[in-house]
Parts: sequence; structure tokens; C-alpha cells
Amino acid sequence: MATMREVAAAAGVSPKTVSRVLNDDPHVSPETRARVEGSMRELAYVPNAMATTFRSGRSPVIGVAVPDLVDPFFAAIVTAVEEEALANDLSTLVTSLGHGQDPSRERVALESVLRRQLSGLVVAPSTNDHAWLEPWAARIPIAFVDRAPGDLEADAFLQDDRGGARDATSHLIGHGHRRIGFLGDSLSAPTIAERLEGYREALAAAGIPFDDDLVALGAATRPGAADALARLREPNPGVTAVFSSDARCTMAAMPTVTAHPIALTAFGDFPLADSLTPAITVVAQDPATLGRLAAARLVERAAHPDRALPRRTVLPVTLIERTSCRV
Amino acid sequence: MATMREVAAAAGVSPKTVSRVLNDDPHVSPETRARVEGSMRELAYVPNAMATTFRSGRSPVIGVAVPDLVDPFFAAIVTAVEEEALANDLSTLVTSLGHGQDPSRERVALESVLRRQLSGLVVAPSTNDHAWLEPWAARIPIAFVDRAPGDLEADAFLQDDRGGARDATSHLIGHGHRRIGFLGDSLSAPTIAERLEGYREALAAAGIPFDDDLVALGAATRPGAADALARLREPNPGVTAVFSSDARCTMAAMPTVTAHPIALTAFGDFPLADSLTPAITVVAQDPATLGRLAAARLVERAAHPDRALPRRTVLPVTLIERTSCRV
DNA sequence: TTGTACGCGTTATCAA
DNA sequence: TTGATAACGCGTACAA
Repeated sequence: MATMREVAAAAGVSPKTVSRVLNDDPHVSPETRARVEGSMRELAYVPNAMATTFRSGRSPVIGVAVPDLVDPFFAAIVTAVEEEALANDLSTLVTSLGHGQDPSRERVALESVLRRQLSGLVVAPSTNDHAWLEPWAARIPIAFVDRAPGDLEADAFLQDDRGGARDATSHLIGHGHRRIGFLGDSLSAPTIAERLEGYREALAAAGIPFDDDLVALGAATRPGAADALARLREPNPGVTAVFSSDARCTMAAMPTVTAHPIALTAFGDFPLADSLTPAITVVAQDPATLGRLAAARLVERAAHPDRALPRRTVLPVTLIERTSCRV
Repeated sequence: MATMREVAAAAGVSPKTVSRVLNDDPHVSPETRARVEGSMRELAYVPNAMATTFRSGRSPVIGVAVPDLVDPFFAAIVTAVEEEALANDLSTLVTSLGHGQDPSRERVALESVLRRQLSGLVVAPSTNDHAWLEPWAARIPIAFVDRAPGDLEADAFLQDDRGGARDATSHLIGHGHRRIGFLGDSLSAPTIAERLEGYREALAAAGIPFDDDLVALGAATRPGAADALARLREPNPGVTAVFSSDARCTMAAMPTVTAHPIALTAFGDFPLADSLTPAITVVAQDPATLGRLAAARLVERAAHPDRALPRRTVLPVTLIERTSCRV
């Protein structure tokens, strides 16, 4: 726990000189440098990063907030941010926001992180109200991923939710299905709402009327998904195929789908999707790129505060055909 | 970006009074408090957490370092640490260490985190050499999870690797198998080495001689796992069942196992293990408890630096029988 | 109840 | 090339 002062005293120089040695300032004579370095070693001196941080007024840390770290999609985003951060000598402060069951949690969590004078923040939000972020956004760069901010101008890195959903639904239509269910958690998430739009567009393009009864929500848990699928299969709806709008729902639906096969395409790839029986046909997102671009943008904004940059970047998605679409 | 000073000036009081208001010090007259709070609102004052942190000498942050965030096992550990941290008003600084391909990375990553005067550190290490942590451990509480530290006295929260491997192997023996392969990544990981021991013990208990040729390593990737399984299946080894020592290997082996079924038990549960065909019989660990206990221990050590506490906590594991063991 | 003085560890400024 | 001084924003100790 030696401080710079102590090293300075031991080496018979001023603290500033020690600082210079530490920061590779060329204006230090080789002898002085050697003496200081000797004292540093002797005292096992380690710079106090907090003090530097405090002095500089900006913490070399990027905050990352996601709904759920255990979801591989968000874990991949966090990992990508971390890598990009590392490449810029930044650390990563991670916060989970939950899936929006408690909407106030997001704000509380983000504010506590923002107080820390971060160099930037990447958020995959679980709510839609971000007007309160306005004053923060004026001071530190904030980038949204996966979902756009509500009521706030900020960088956003998204994927083509609507187009992907359209592709996945059309694919089922191409296999001859006309009664196609929509499986999802909640439409309050803008991504899911967009995917529902894509689903409707695909139906419309094929001249299939949209039927509200085929939209089954609350499917993010296993019982929820089982219920939803059971409702869709009843004679009345008479669904023969399902588009799952989100990987959590798809995974939650797997036991049911395995037990009672039904044609299925899904938004969002996930580990082992290709090893299941049937292997799931998915629209794959690219969480790593999302995270990397967002982190890179933060760094860029910090370096060039008034450079004009596009606010919204939409990544394409890719249909990966496996077997679940032709069950 | 108003500071306490500015708020004080605006309210016509000293900075200290503002500080008191902020910290709910009872020794402030209601009128003064009201005036100060008014100024705080006007100036949109937000306390600078960095300054507080610096002043106190200890950052209210728990570091968490794991090999790989995308692995659900480690993601669950991180999530649990985060929850426990939240309950104690601490934030979570996350670092990935990699799977030990580059052994120096672990030290570099940990040292950069440790410099930040953390309140504590949870590590799931990817290397075996931790003697260098000694001086750090003297100053801040460090808890290991999943794997014990090498050459260092520190709290460790582990699971019964050997017993679990023994159970999983015995289970295959109970199904009549005598030529049982061991699938793994690398024996340099102490957990995997322990699981190999458990495997050997199970064989020994059944009077089956151990055969080095049945230990197939390098199976953490899909091609690696495919190779390993192919080697085991050759007429000479003539293996009829496999114990996979680690969830990464199990997941990597899935395509091969699905294509060419073989009796299988595995160490480590993972998402959808029960929805695969066959559903994988596993020995389940408890990452959430591991993370929670470790974080709680850090808090406890910080509060009571010299309370005597057990250094090593070993959690039991649970065999979950599904169908892969009777393929 | 309120205020003054000082220090946390580091670095920028300016002078020597 | 080196050093003295001040400052970052807040909280502690002590005084009034």
C-alpha cells in the first residue's frame, strides 16, 4: 500500500518525478528513473487507480447493462463490449436489468452506474421510457443495443427485427402453412412488436388474413409456452405452424415442441439449436457485432465529441434453415 | 456537473452542510435542509461517486472474473454475485479470463482489476498459479469459485468434482458398460483432473482396469469432440459408453452423439440438456449458490477481517437421470 | 446546528 | 531535468 509520496521520499525525489517515471515522461534523467524504479520495486508500489481516476474526472470504465446475463444473446453482447473495451484500456462494469417485470429497476440500476463518471454506457434496455436519461446523455456517451431508446436521441445498434420476422414467417408459408401462430412474451418490448409487424406483413403478402387469436403471448417460461402452444393447437385456431418471436420463448417451448411436433421457425439462434430434434430453423442475429459496434462508438464519441455520426445502425439477420420448418 | 461547493454557495451554506443533507445527518435544521435541497434540484446536482469512493479509500465494487461469460455456468455465477452485491449496495466489475490458452492473460486481467481498490474479488480461475496474488489477498478479500487457488490461502467454494464423476461413471457401469471413455478438454484444469480421479475410482470399485487409451482429451470444440469420440469408438478401444467431464465438451459432442448414439453421462447441466434427443443424464452443479456464497463471504470478510471462517466449502452435486445413459 | 481546516493520491501548471 | 503548489470532490475531526 505504498503511495507515490513514499516512493518519492525513498528515492529522494518529489512525487511529481515519480509520476513522471510512471507515465514514461521523457523528461527524466536515466539515473533518476533508475533510482525511482528501484524504490518502486522495494516498496512494492502499485499505483492507486482510484486516485488517478478521480483526478482525471473520468473513470476508464464502460458500463454494460442487459436484461439477463444468462441469456447467451446478451452474454455475447457483454463479451463483445468487454473485448472492445479491453482493446481501449477500459474495464467493464456489468449490471443486469431484469426482463422488465419491475420497470423501476432499470432506472435505479442505470443511475447508480452512471454516477460513477463512466467513459460510456451500453444498454440493452428492458423498458421503453428513457427521457430521464437526457441529462446523462449530454455528459457521457450512451449507446443502445438490440432495442432503440424511447424518447431519447442516442446511438442505437439494432437488427432487422421486422425483416427477419417476415422471412421466418414467409418460410413457413412457403412450406404450405396458412394457419401460423405467433409465439412471444410481451408486445411491450419494441423488438417483439416489430417482429409481430413482420409476421403480419408476411401474412398479408401471401393474402392470409391476420387473426388475433393466433398471437399467443406469455411464452417466456416453460409452462407459459406450453399453454400458449396448447391454445394455438386447439381445433378452433387449428394452427399447423408457429413462428417464435424470441429465443427465450423458443427454448421454453422446446419440451412441448419435442413432445408434440409442429412446424416451427424462430427469431434468434441459440446454442444447440442445431442439435435438437428437430433442429430449429432460425433467423440469426449477431450479438457480438452489436456489442462491438456499440462499444467502438462510445470510444469514438469520447474522442470526437462533435463528429457527426449516424444515430441508428441496423444489422441484417440471416435465415438459417434447419429441419423444424418441415416437421 | 454541479459540485457540492456550488450547491453550498447557491444555498448560502458551507459544503459540509450540503454533505450532511446528503447523508441524512440529523443535525441539520429543517429550513436549512429545505434550502439546500432546493439548490440541489435547481442545479441538478448529482453526487460524484468517484470522489466519495476515493475519499473512503475503498471502491464499493466487487470484481468478478470468469473464463467465459457465454458459458451459462459462469454466467450464472456472475449473476448470483451481482445479486448478492446489489443486496449490499455494491456494483460488479466483470472480467473474462479466457479458458487458459494464454496463461498470462489471467494475471494481467486480475491485476488491472485489483488496482481499483475493490471491496472484494470473486475468481473462477483458468490457471493454477496464484502465488503472485498473495500481497493482494492480504489487502482485499478474494474468493475462488469452481476451482481452488494454486499456492495461495484463500476462500474457495467448490463442488464435489470427484464424487460427481464417480457417480456418473458408476451409473454407466450400472447399465452394464465396462469399456467407458472419458471425454475432456485438458487435465491441467484441476477440476477435470479431479473428475478423472472420480472416474478411476468408479472403475476401480467395479473391478474394471483403467485404460489410458480411453481418456480422450481436446474435446471442448465440435471437431475436437468428434475426433475424440471417433477415437474411442474404434474397434480397438471398443468403447460402449462415455463420461463427459465438462459441459462444454458435452455440448461440443452433441452433434456427434446425436448422429451416432452412444451411452453418455456428463458432468455439468446446461440449458436444454433435457430437451435433446437423447436427453442428457448429468451431474448438476449449483453455480448460483457458488456465486452467492462467494460474494457473501467477501462481504463478511470485509466486515469482520479477523473472524475465523472455513477456507474451503464443497457443495454436493446431484445426478439427474435422463435418457442418454440408456441409449 | 453550522463551519473551518485538512487530507485522500495523483497530476497540471508554472517556476527554478 | 526537477520541484513546489494547487486542485480534483468529498468527508472527518474538531471548533464555534
